[in-house]
Amino acid sequence: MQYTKSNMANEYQPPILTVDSVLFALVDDALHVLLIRRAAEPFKSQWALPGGYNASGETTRQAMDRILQRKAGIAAQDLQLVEQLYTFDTVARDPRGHAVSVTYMGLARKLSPQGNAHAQSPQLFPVHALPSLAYDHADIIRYAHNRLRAKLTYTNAVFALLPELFSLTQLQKAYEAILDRPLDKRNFRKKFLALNLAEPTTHQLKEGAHRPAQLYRFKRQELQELERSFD
Amino acid sequence: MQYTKSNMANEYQPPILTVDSVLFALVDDALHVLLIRRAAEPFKSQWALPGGYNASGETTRQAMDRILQRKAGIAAQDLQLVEQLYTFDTVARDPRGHAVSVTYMGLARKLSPQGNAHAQSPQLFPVHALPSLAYDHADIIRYAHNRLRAKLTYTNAVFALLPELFSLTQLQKAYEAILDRPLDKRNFRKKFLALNLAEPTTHQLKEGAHRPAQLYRFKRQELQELERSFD
DNA sequence: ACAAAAGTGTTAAGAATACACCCATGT
DNA sequence: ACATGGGTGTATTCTTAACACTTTTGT
Repeated sequence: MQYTKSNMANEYQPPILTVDSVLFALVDDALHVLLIRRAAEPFKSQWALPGGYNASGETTRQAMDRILQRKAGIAAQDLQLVEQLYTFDTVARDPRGHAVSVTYMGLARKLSPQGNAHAQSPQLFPVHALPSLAYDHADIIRYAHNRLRAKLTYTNAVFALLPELFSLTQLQKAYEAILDRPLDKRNFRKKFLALNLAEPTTHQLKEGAHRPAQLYRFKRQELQELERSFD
Repeated sequence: MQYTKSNMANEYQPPILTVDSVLFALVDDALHVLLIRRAAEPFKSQWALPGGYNASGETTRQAMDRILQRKAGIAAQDLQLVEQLYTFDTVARDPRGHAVSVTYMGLARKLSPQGNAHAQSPQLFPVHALPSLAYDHADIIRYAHNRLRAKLTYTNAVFALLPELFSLTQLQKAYEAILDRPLDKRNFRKKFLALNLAEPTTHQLKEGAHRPAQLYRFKRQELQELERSFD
Protein backbone atom coordinates (compact mmCIF):
# COMPACT_ATOMS: atom_id res chain seq x y z
CA MET A 1 0.00 0.00 0.00
CA GLN A 2 2.46 2.55 -1.15
CA TYR A 3 0.83 4.00 -4.20
CA THR A 4 0.89 7.77 -4.25
CA LYS A 5 -1.83 10.30 -4.82
CA SER A 6 -0.75 10.68 -8.40
CA ASN A 7 -1.06 6.97 -8.96
CA MET A 8 -4.56 7.02 -7.59
CA ALA A 9 -5.61 9.96 -9.69
CA ASN A 10 -3.90 9.27 -12.99
CA GLU A 11 -1.97 6.18 -13.97
CA TYR A 12 -3.39 3.59 -11.66
CA GLN A 13 -6.19 1.38 -12.97
CA PRO A 14 -7.18 -1.41 -10.64
CA PRO A 15 -8.45 -4.75 -11.94
CA ILE A 16 -12.10 -5.51 -11.45
CA LEU A 17 -12.80 -7.12 -8.09
CA THR A 18 -15.30 -9.93 -7.82
CA VAL A 19 -16.48 -12.37 -5.17
CA ASP A 20 -17.36 -16.01 -5.83
CA SER A 21 -18.88 -18.36 -3.28
CA VAL A 22 -18.71 -22.11 -2.90
CA LEU A 23 -21.70 -23.18 -0.82
CA PHE A 24 -21.67 -26.73 0.48
CA ALA A 25 -24.53 -28.70 1.94
CA LEU A 26 -25.28 -32.36 2.52
CA VAL A 27 -28.14 -33.88 0.56
CA ASP A 28 -28.89 -37.55 1.14
CA ASP A 29 -25.53 -38.02 2.83
CA ALA A 30 -23.64 -36.66 -0.19
CA LEU A 31 -21.76 -33.39 -0.38
CA HIS A 32 -23.34 -30.91 -2.78
CA VAL A 33 -22.34 -27.51 -4.19
CA LEU A 34 -24.68 -24.74 -5.26
CA LEU A 35 -24.40 -23.65 -8.89
CA ILE A 36 -26.33 -21.21 -11.02
CA ARG A 37 -26.87 -21.16 -14.73
CA ARG A 38 -25.40 -18.02 -16.21
CA ALA A 39 -27.93 -15.67 -17.79
CA ALA A 40 -25.46 -13.55 -19.76
CA GLU A 41 -22.26 -13.74 -21.74
CA PRO A 42 -19.56 -14.81 -21.27
CA PHE A 43 -20.25 -18.47 -20.62
CA LYS A 44 -23.94 -17.79 -21.14
CA SER A 45 -26.15 -20.66 -19.96
CA GLN A 46 -23.22 -22.55 -18.49
CA TRP A 47 -23.15 -23.55 -14.85
CA ALA A 48 -21.08 -21.36 -12.54
CA LEU A 49 -20.56 -20.44 -8.92
CA PRO A 50 -22.71 -17.58 -7.70
CA GLY A 51 -20.55 -14.49 -7.93
CA GLY A 52 -20.55 -10.83 -8.77
CA TYR A 53 -18.61 -7.65 -8.59
CA ASN A 54 -17.40 -5.94 -5.46
CA ALA A 55 -17.77 -2.18 -5.50
CA SER A 56 -15.61 0.26 -3.62
CA GLY A 57 -16.95 0.82 -0.13
CA GLU A 58 -18.28 -2.66 0.55
CA THR A 59 -16.33 -5.53 2.04
CA THR A 60 -16.02 -8.77 0.14
CA ARG A 61 -18.16 -10.44 2.79
CA GLN A 62 -20.89 -7.84 2.28
CA ALA A 63 -20.68 -8.35 -1.46
CA MET A 64 -20.99 -12.10 -0.97
CA ASP A 65 -24.15 -11.75 1.11
CA ARG A 66 -25.69 -9.32 -1.34
CA ILE A 67 -24.89 -11.50 -4.34
CA LEU A 68 -26.17 -14.70 -2.77
CA GLN A 69 -29.38 -13.02 -1.81
CA ARG A 70 -29.94 -11.56 -5.25
CA LYS A 71 -28.83 -14.44 -7.42
CA ALA A 72 -29.83 -17.45 -5.41
CA GLY A 73 -32.29 -16.21 -2.82
CA ILE A 74 -29.99 -17.32 -0.02
CA ALA A 75 -29.70 -15.23 3.13
CA ALA A 76 -26.51 -14.78 5.12
CA GLN A 77 -28.02 -16.53 8.12
CA ASP A 78 -28.65 -19.67 6.08
CA LEU A 79 -24.89 -20.20 6.25
CA GLN A 80 -23.68 -21.67 9.51
CA LEU A 81 -20.05 -21.05 8.70
CA VAL A 82 -18.31 -18.80 6.19
CA GLU A 83 -14.62 -18.66 5.51
CA GLN A 84 -12.51 -16.77 3.02
CA LEU A 85 -10.61 -19.22 0.81
CA TYR A 86 -8.20 -17.70 -1.64
CA THR A 87 -7.95 -14.89 -4.14
CA PHE A 88 -7.78 -16.02 -7.76
CA ASP A 89 -6.13 -13.49 -9.96
CA THR A 90 -4.75 -14.88 -13.20
CA VAL A 91 -5.15 -12.31 -15.91
CA ALA A 92 -6.86 -14.64 -18.37
CA ARG A 93 -9.54 -16.02 -16.10
CA ASP A 94 -12.20 -13.66 -17.39
CA PRO A 95 -12.36 -13.15 -21.16
CA ARG A 96 -13.70 -9.61 -20.71
CA GLY A 97 -10.61 -8.37 -18.88
CA HIS A 98 -8.63 -8.76 -15.72
CA ALA A 99 -10.90 -9.72 -12.83
CA VAL A 100 -9.53 -10.68 -9.44
CA SER A 101 -11.86 -12.90 -7.47
CA VAL A 102 -11.93 -13.26 -3.70
CA THR A 103 -13.52 -16.62 -2.96
CA TYR A 104 -15.46 -17.83 0.05
CA MET A 105 -16.65 -21.16 1.30
CA GLY A 106 -20.03 -21.31 3.03
CA LEU A 107 -21.41 -24.30 4.91
CA ALA A 108 -25.15 -24.75 5.32
CA ARG A 109 -27.47 -27.25 6.96
CA LYS A 110 -29.91 -26.94 4.15
CA LEU A 111 -30.04 -24.78 1.04
CA SER A 112 -33.26 -23.86 -0.69
CA PRO A 113 -32.09 -21.71 -3.58
CA GLN A 114 -34.61 -19.60 -5.47
CA GLY A 115 -34.40 -18.81 -9.16
CA ASN A 116 -35.00 -15.30 -10.45
CA ALA A 117 -34.36 -12.95 -13.33
CA HIS A 118 -30.60 -12.79 -12.78
CA ALA A 119 -29.97 -16.50 -12.71
CA GLN A 120 -32.40 -19.17 -13.61
CA SER A 121 -32.47 -22.34 -11.61
CA PRO A 122 -29.82 -22.25 -8.94
CA GLN A 123 -29.33 -25.89 -8.15
CA LEU A 124 -27.35 -28.26 -5.94
CA PHE A 125 -24.95 -30.70 -7.59
CA PRO A 126 -23.07 -33.57 -5.96
CA VAL A 127 -19.36 -32.67 -5.86
CA HIS A 128 -18.62 -35.96 -7.55
CA ALA A 129 -20.91 -35.25 -10.48
CA LEU A 130 -20.40 -31.63 -11.43
CA PRO A 131 -21.35 -30.29 -14.83
CA SER A 132 -18.81 -28.46 -16.93
CA LEU A 133 -18.20 -25.06 -15.37
CA ALA A 134 -17.62 -21.46 -16.45
CA TYR A 135 -14.34 -19.61 -15.80
CA ASP A 136 -11.90 -21.34 -13.44
CA HIS A 137 -14.76 -22.37 -11.21
CA ALA A 138 -13.84 -26.04 -11.30
CA ASP A 139 -10.47 -25.11 -9.76
CA ILE A 140 -12.17 -23.01 -7.13
CA ILE A 141 -14.46 -25.85 -6.12
CA ARG A 142 -11.54 -28.26 -5.93
CA TYR A 143 -9.71 -25.79 -3.72
CA ALA A 144 -12.75 -25.40 -1.49
CA HIS A 145 -13.26 -29.12 -1.18
CA ASN A 146 -9.65 -29.60 -0.10
CA ARG A 147 -10.02 -26.87 2.46
CA LEU A 148 -13.21 -28.44 3.77
CA ARG A 149 -11.53 -31.83 4.09
CA ALA A 150 -8.70 -30.26 6.06
CA LYS A 151 -11.05 -28.25 8.28
CA LEU A 152 -12.99 -31.35 9.11
CA THR A 153 -9.94 -33.06 10.48
CA TYR A 154 -8.70 -30.34 12.80
CA THR A 155 -11.83 -28.39 13.69
CA ASN A 156 -15.45 -29.04 14.64
CA ALA A 157 -16.62 -27.63 11.29
CA VAL A 158 -19.08 -30.48 10.67
CA PHE A 159 -21.53 -28.81 12.99
CA ALA A 160 -22.31 -26.40 10.17
CA LEU A 161 -23.46 -29.15 7.84
CA LEU A 162 -25.58 -31.23 10.22
CA PRO A 163 -29.02 -30.53 11.67
CA GLU A 164 -29.08 -29.32 15.25
CA LEU A 165 -29.93 -32.81 16.45
CA PHE A 166 -28.05 -35.59 14.75
CA SER A 167 -27.25 -39.26 15.22
CA LEU A 168 -23.73 -40.61 15.30
CA THR A 169 -24.45 -42.48 12.10
CA GLN A 170 -25.42 -39.25 10.35
CA LEU A 171 -22.22 -37.71 11.64
CA GLN A 172 -20.13 -40.58 10.41
CA LYS A 173 -21.76 -40.47 7.00
CA ALA A 174 -20.97 -36.75 6.78
CA TYR A 175 -17.32 -37.45 7.46
CA GLU A 176 -17.27 -40.31 4.99
CA ALA A 177 -18.88 -38.17 2.29
CA ILE A 178 -16.36 -35.37 2.68
CA LEU A 179 -13.22 -37.38 3.32
CA ASP A 180 -14.35 -39.81 0.67
CA ARG A 181 -13.43 -42.98 2.47
CA PRO A 182 -15.12 -45.40 4.86
CA LEU A 183 -14.48 -45.13 8.59
CA ASP A 184 -14.70 -47.79 11.27
CA LYS A 185 -17.88 -47.37 13.26
CA ARG A 186 -16.58 -48.28 16.71
CA ASN A 187 -13.36 -46.31 16.43
CA PHE A 188 -15.18 -43.32 15.00
CA ARG A 189 -17.67 -43.16 17.84
CA LYS A 190 -15.09 -43.71 20.54
CA LYS A 191 -12.88 -40.97 19.17
CA PHE A 192 -15.62 -38.48 18.52
CA LEU A 193 -17.18 -38.90 21.94
CA ALA A 194 -13.77 -38.53 23.56
CA LEU A 195 -13.45 -35.09 21.95
CA ASN A 196 -16.41 -34.07 24.05
CA LEU A 197 -17.86 -31.69 21.49
CA ALA A 198 -21.39 -33.07 21.56
CA GLU A 199 -23.81 -34.20 24.24
CA PRO A 200 -26.64 -36.73 24.05
CA THR A 201 -30.16 -35.35 24.14
CA THR A 202 -33.39 -36.97 25.29
CA HIS A 203 -34.46 -37.32 21.67
CA GLN A 204 -34.31 -40.32 19.41
CA LEU A 205 -34.55 -40.69 15.69
CA LYS A 206 -36.98 -43.39 14.57
CA GLU A 207 -36.89 -43.85 10.86
CA GLY A 208 -37.42 -47.44 9.86
CA ALA A 209 -37.78 -51.00 10.87
CA HIS A 210 -34.82 -50.91 13.20
CA ARG A 211 -33.56 -49.69 16.49
CA PRO A 212 -33.91 -45.90 16.93
CA ALA A 213 -30.81 -43.74 17.12
CA GLN A 214 -29.77 -41.56 20.02
CA LEU A 215 -29.65 -37.90 18.99
CA TYR A 216 -26.77 -35.64 19.96
CA ARG A 217 -26.31 -31.90 19.92
CA PHE A 218 -23.07 -29.90 19.51
CA LYS A 219 -22.20 -28.06 22.68
CA ARG A 220 -20.87 -25.09 20.74
CA GLN A 221 -21.92 -23.84 17.33
CA GLU A 222 -18.75 -21.86 16.73
CA LEU A 223 -15.68 -23.03 14.95
CA GLN A 224 -13.05 -24.40 17.29
CA GLU A 225 -9.86 -26.34 16.87
CA LEU A 226 -9.74 -29.89 18.12
CA GLU A 227 -7.23 -30.94 20.77
CA ARG A 228 -6.22 -33.90 18.70
CA SER A 229 -6.83 -33.86 15.00
CA PHE A 230 -9.43 -36.20 13.69
CA ASP A 231 -8.39 -39.11 11.46
CA MET B 1 -18.38 -12.77 -11.63
CA GLN B 2 -21.74 -11.75 -12.93
CA TYR B 3 -21.40 -8.06 -13.48
CA THR B 4 -22.71 -6.89 -16.81
CA LYS B 5 -21.14 -4.75 -19.47
CA SER B 6 -23.08 -1.77 -18.26
CA ASN B 7 -21.72 -2.26 -14.76
CA MET B 8 -18.23 -2.39 -16.09
CA ALA B 9 -18.64 0.69 -18.19
CA ASN B 10 -20.72 2.96 -16.00
CA GLU B 11 -21.76 2.34 -12.42
CA TYR B 12 -19.12 -0.04 -11.22
CA GLN B 13 -16.13 1.39 -9.38
CA PRO B 14 -13.80 -1.20 -7.94
CA PRO B 15 -11.83 -0.61 -4.74
CA ILE B 16 -8.12 -0.08 -5.08
CA LEU B 17 -6.19 -3.35 -5.05
CA THR B 18 -2.92 -3.62 -3.19
CA VAL B 19 -0.45 -6.32 -2.26
CA ASP B 20 1.40 -6.51 1.06
CA SER B 21 4.13 -9.00 1.87
CA VAL B 22 5.27 -10.50 5.13
CA LEU B 23 8.84 -11.71 4.65
CA PHE B 24 10.26 -13.94 7.34
CA ALA B 25 13.87 -14.90 7.91
CA LEU B 26 15.87 -16.25 10.82
CA VAL B 27 18.54 -13.99 12.27
CA ASP B 28 20.57 -15.35 15.19
CA ASP B 29 18.01 -18.10 15.72
CA ALA B 30 15.17 -15.60 16.07
CA LEU B 31 12.32 -15.08 13.63
CA HIS B 32 12.42 -11.68 11.94
CA VAL B 33 10.08 -9.73 9.65
CA LEU B 34 11.09 -7.21 7.02
CA LEU B 35 9.64 -3.71 7.48
CA ILE B 36 10.15 -0.46 5.65
CA ARG B 37 9.77 3.07 6.87
CA ARG B 38 7.06 4.84 4.93
CA ALA B 39 8.26 7.77 2.83
CA ALA B 40 4.86 9.36 2.23
CA GLU B 41 1.53 10.05 3.88
CA PRO B 42 -0.47 8.44 5.27
CA PHE B 43 1.50 7.00 8.17
CA LYS B 44 4.54 8.86 6.91
CA SER B 45 7.77 7.69 8.55
CA GLN B 46 6.03 4.86 10.36
CA TRP B 47 7.12 1.26 9.90
CA ALA B 48 5.04 -0.85 7.54
CA LEU B 49 5.07 -4.00 5.48
CA PRO B 50 6.40 -3.55 1.97
CA GLY B 51 3.35 -3.13 -0.24
CA GLY B 52 1.98 -1.32 -3.22
CA TYR B 53 -0.79 -1.16 -5.70
CA ASN B 54 -1.77 -3.87 -8.15
CA ALA B 55 -2.65 -2.61 -11.58
CA SER B 56 -5.00 -4.27 -14.00
CA GLY B 57 -3.18 -6.83 -16.12
CA GLU B 58 -0.66 -8.02 -13.54
CA THR B 59 -1.19 -10.85 -11.08
CA THR B 60 -0.84 -10.20 -7.39
CA ARG B 61 2.25 -12.36 -7.37
CA GLN B 62 3.81 -10.26 -10.13
CA ALA B 63 2.93 -7.11 -8.21
CA MET B 64 4.56 -8.56 -5.12
CA ASP B 65 7.81 -9.29 -6.92
CA ARG B 66 7.87 -5.86 -8.54
CA ILE B 67 7.17 -4.08 -5.25
CA LEU B 68 9.74 -6.02 -3.25
CA GLN B 69 12.37 -5.33 -5.86
CA ARG B 70 11.61 -1.62 -6.00
CA LYS B 71 11.05 -0.90 -2.34
CA ALA B 72 13.41 -3.26 -0.61
CA GLY B 73 15.85 -4.42 -3.26
CA ILE B 74 14.73 -8.01 -2.81
CA ALA B 75 14.50 -10.32 -5.80
CA ALA B 76 11.88 -13.01 -6.24
CA GLN B 77 14.51 -15.73 -6.12
CA ASP B 78 15.64 -14.61 -2.68
CA LEU B 79 12.39 -16.15 -1.42
CA GLN B 80 12.51 -19.91 -1.04
CA LEU B 81 8.78 -20.18 -0.49
CA VAL B 82 5.89 -17.83 -1.17
CA GLU B 83 2.29 -18.38 -0.20
CA GLN B 84 -0.82 -16.27 -0.48
CA LEU B 85 -2.26 -15.63 2.96
CA TYR B 86 -5.52 -13.76 3.07
CA THR B 87 -7.23 -10.76 1.53
CA PHE B 88 -7.84 -7.91 3.95
CA ASP B 89 -10.69 -5.71 2.89
CA THR B 90 -12.22 -3.66 5.65
CA VAL B 91 -13.30 -0.33 4.28
CA ALA B 92 -11.53 1.75 6.92
CA ARG B 93 -8.11 0.16 6.70
CA ASP B 94 -6.72 2.88 4.45
CA PRO B 95 -7.60 6.46 5.40
CA ARG B 96 -7.43 7.54 1.73
CA GLY B 97 -10.23 5.26 0.64
CA HIS B 98 -11.22 1.67 0.24
CA ALA B 99 -8.16 -0.47 -0.50
CA VAL B 100 -8.34 -4.25 -0.61
CA SER B 101 -5.04 -5.92 0.12
CA VAL B 102 -4.01 -9.39 -0.99
CA THR B 103 -1.28 -10.52 1.39
CA TYR B 104 1.57 -12.96 0.91
CA MET B 105 4.03 -14.67 3.17
CA GLY B 106 7.56 -15.17 1.89
CA LEU B 107 10.25 -17.28 3.55
CA ALA B 108 13.90 -16.56 2.96
CA ARG B 109 17.22 -18.02 4.06
CA LYS B 110 18.74 -14.59 4.31
CA LEU B 111 17.45 -11.13 3.51
CA SER B 112 19.71 -8.25 2.60
CA PRO B 113 17.28 -5.41 2.01
CA GLN B 114 18.46 -2.27 0.25
CA GLY B 115 17.15 1.21 0.96
CA ASN B 116 16.28 3.60 -1.86
CA ALA B 117 14.27 6.66 -2.75
CA HIS B 118 10.90 4.99 -2.26
CA ALA B 119 11.55 3.64 1.19
CA GLN B 120 14.43 4.46 3.42
CA SER B 121 15.97 1.75 5.51
CA PRO B 122 14.15 -1.49 5.00
CA GLN B 123 15.07 -3.44 8.10
CA LEU B 124 14.52 -6.76 9.85
CA PHE B 125 12.74 -6.77 13.21
CA PRO B 126 12.31 -9.71 15.59
CA VAL B 127 8.64 -10.72 15.59
CA HIS B 128 8.64 -10.41 19.35
CA ALA B 129 9.84 -6.82 19.28
CA LEU B 130 7.98 -5.08 16.51
CA PRO B 131 7.65 -1.32 16.37
CA SER B 132 4.24 0.28 16.08
CA LEU B 133 2.94 -0.32 12.59
CA ALA B 134 0.99 1.52 9.89
CA TYR B 135 -2.47 0.41 8.71
CA ASP B 136 -3.61 -3.03 9.94
CA HIS B 137 -0.14 -4.41 9.38
CA ALA B 138 0.19 -5.70 12.91
CA ASP B 139 -2.86 -7.90 12.26
CA ILE B 140 -1.39 -9.10 9.01
CA ILE B 141 1.87 -10.09 10.66
CA ARG B 142 0.01 -11.92 13.42
CA TYR B 143 -1.98 -13.78 10.78
CA ALA B 144 1.20 -14.68 8.90
CA HIS B 145 2.95 -15.88 12.03
CA ASN B 146 0.03 -18.16 12.85
CA ARG B 147 0.07 -19.54 9.36
CA LEU B 148 3.81 -20.15 9.55
CA ARG B 149 3.45 -21.98 12.85
CA ALA B 150 0.79 -24.21 11.33
CA LYS B 151 2.79 -24.84 8.17
CA LEU B 152 5.78 -25.89 10.21
CA THR B 153 3.82 -28.61 11.91
CA TYR B 154 2.31 -30.30 8.88
CA THR B 155 4.76 -29.50 6.08
CA ASN B 156 8.51 -29.36 5.49
CA ALA B 157 8.37 -25.54 5.22
CA VAL B 158 11.43 -25.03 7.46
CA PHE B 159 13.65 -25.83 4.53
CA ALA B 160 12.95 -22.33 3.25
CA LEU B 161 14.37 -20.69 6.35
CA LEU B 162 17.52 -22.73 6.83
CA PRO B 163 20.78 -22.71 4.88
CA GLU B 164 21.26 -25.55 2.45
CA LEU B 165 23.45 -27.37 4.94
CA PHE B 166 22.25 -27.28 8.51
CA SER B 167 22.81 -29.05 11.79
CA LEU B 168 20.03 -30.66 13.76
CA THR B 169 20.58 -28.10 16.49
CA GLN B 170 20.02 -25.25 14.01
CA LEU B 171 16.89 -27.01 12.87
CA GLN B 172 15.61 -27.44 16.39
CA LYS B 173 16.30 -23.80 17.19
CA ALA B 174 14.32 -22.76 14.12
CA TYR B 175 11.35 -24.78 15.33
CA GLU B 176 11.68 -23.41 18.83
CA ALA B 177 11.84 -19.83 17.56
CA ILE B 178 8.71 -20.18 15.48
CA LEU B 179 6.63 -22.37 17.75
CA ASP B 180 7.87 -20.34 20.68
CA ARG B 181 8.46 -23.20 23.06
CA PRO B 182 11.34 -25.51 23.95
CA LEU B 183 11.51 -29.00 22.44
CA ASP B 184 13.17 -32.11 23.77
CA LYS B 185 16.42 -32.73 21.93
CA ARG B 186 16.30 -36.51 21.73
CA ASN B 187 12.65 -36.74 20.79
CA PHE B 188 12.99 -33.97 18.24
CA ARG B 189 15.87 -35.68 16.46
CA LYS B 190 14.27 -39.10 16.54
CA LYS B 191 11.06 -37.79 15.07
CA PHE B 192 12.63 -35.57 12.46
CA LEU B 193 14.96 -38.25 11.19
CA ALA B 194 12.08 -40.71 11.03
CA LEU B 195 10.30 -38.35 8.62
CA ASN B 196 13.15 -38.98 6.24
CA LEU B 197 13.14 -35.49 4.74
CA ALA B 198 16.84 -34.83 5.17
CA GLU B 199 20.03 -36.77 4.63
CA PRO B 200 23.40 -36.42 6.33
CA THR B 201 26.22 -34.96 4.25
CA THR B 202 29.95 -35.42 4.53
CA HIS B 203 30.26 -31.93 5.96
CA GLN B 204 30.57 -30.83 9.56
CA LEU B 205 30.06 -27.52 11.24
CA LYS B 206 32.93 -26.50 13.53
CA GLU B 207 32.14 -23.36 15.38
CA GLY B 208 33.56 -23.34 18.86
CA ALA B 209 35.25 -25.19 21.61
CA HIS B 210 33.09 -28.25 21.30
CA ARG B 211 32.30 -31.26 19.21
CA PRO B 212 31.51 -30.39 15.57
CA ALA B 213 27.97 -30.91 14.29
CA GLN B 214 26.95 -33.20 11.48
CA LEU B 215 25.41 -31.24 8.61
CA TYR B 216 22.25 -32.38 6.87
CA ARG B 217 20.59 -31.41 3.62
CA PHE B 218 16.89 -31.49 2.71
CA LYS B 219 16.19 -34.10 0.06
CA ARG B 220 13.58 -31.93 -1.56
CA GLN B 221 13.37 -28.15 -1.65
CA GLU B 222 9.67 -28.06 -2.49
CA LEU B 223 6.83 -27.80 -0.06
CA GLN B 224 5.39 -31.16 0.86
CA GLU B 225 2.99 -32.40 3.48
CA LEU B 226 4.32 -34.62 6.22
CA GLU B 227 2.97 -38.11 6.73
CA ARG B 228 2.54 -37.46 10.41
CA SER B 229 2.24 -33.93 11.64
CA PHE B 230 5.11 -32.57 13.62
CA ASP B 231 4.63 -31.73 17.32
C1' DA C 1 -39.42 -64.43 12.87
C1' DC C 2 -36.87 -61.66 10.15
C1' DA C 3 -34.74 -57.58 8.21
C1' DA C 4 -32.37 -53.39 9.18
C1' DA C 5 -29.59 -50.18 11.36
C1' DA C 6 -27.96 -49.01 16.34
C1' DG C 7 -24.94 -49.94 19.68
C1' DT C 8 -20.91 -51.82 22.15
C1' DG C 9 -15.07 -53.80 24.04
C1' DT C 10 -10.74 -55.85 23.64
C1' DT C 11 -6.29 -56.59 21.92
C1' DA C 12 -2.07 -55.43 19.54
C1' DA C 13 0.97 -52.19 17.35
C1' DG C 14 2.72 -47.78 16.98
C1' DA C 15 3.61 -43.03 18.54
C1' DA C 16 4.54 -39.67 22.05
C1' DT C 17 6.69 -38.40 26.20
C1' DA C 18 9.93 -38.14 29.95
C1' DC C 19 14.40 -38.36 31.21
C1' DA C 20 20.56 -38.17 31.96
C1' DC C 21 24.88 -39.17 30.52
C1' DC C 22 29.06 -39.62 27.36
C1' DC C 23 31.61 -37.50 23.22
C1' DA C 24 34.60 -34.47 20.51
C1' DT C 25 36.59 -30.27 20.22
C1' DG C 26 39.17 -25.61 21.37
C1' DT C 27 41.43 -23.07 24.72
C1' DA D 1 41.68 -30.27 32.55
C1' DC D 2 37.72 -27.87 31.72
C1' DA D 3 34.01 -25.70 29.31
C1' DT D 4 30.91 -26.09 25.48
C1' DG D 5 27.52 -27.79 22.66
C1' DG D 6 26.87 -32.54 19.94
C1' DG D 7 25.15 -36.84 20.19
C1' DT D 8 22.62 -41.05 21.94
C1' DG D 9 18.57 -45.13 24.34
C1' DT D 10 14.97 -46.92 27.22
C1' DA D 11 10.74 -47.37 29.77
C1' DT D 12 6.00 -45.74 30.18
C1' DT D 13 1.86 -43.90 28.63
C1' DC D 14 -1.27 -42.81 25.21
C1' DT D 15 -3.26 -43.32 20.65
C1' DT D 16 -4.57 -45.82 16.74
C1' DA D 17 -6.21 -49.73 14.24
C1' DA D 18 -8.29 -54.03 13.55
C1' DC D 19 -12.09 -56.69 14.31
C1' DA D 20 -17.86 -59.27 15.23
C1' DC D 21 -21.71 -59.79 17.75
C1' DT D 22 -26.01 -58.28 20.38
C1' DT D 23 -29.95 -54.95 20.71
C1' DT D 24 -34.10 -52.68 19.39
C1' DT D 25 -37.45 -51.69 16.40
C1' DG D 26 -41.21 -52.18 12.41
C1' DT D 27 -43.41 -55.21 9.44
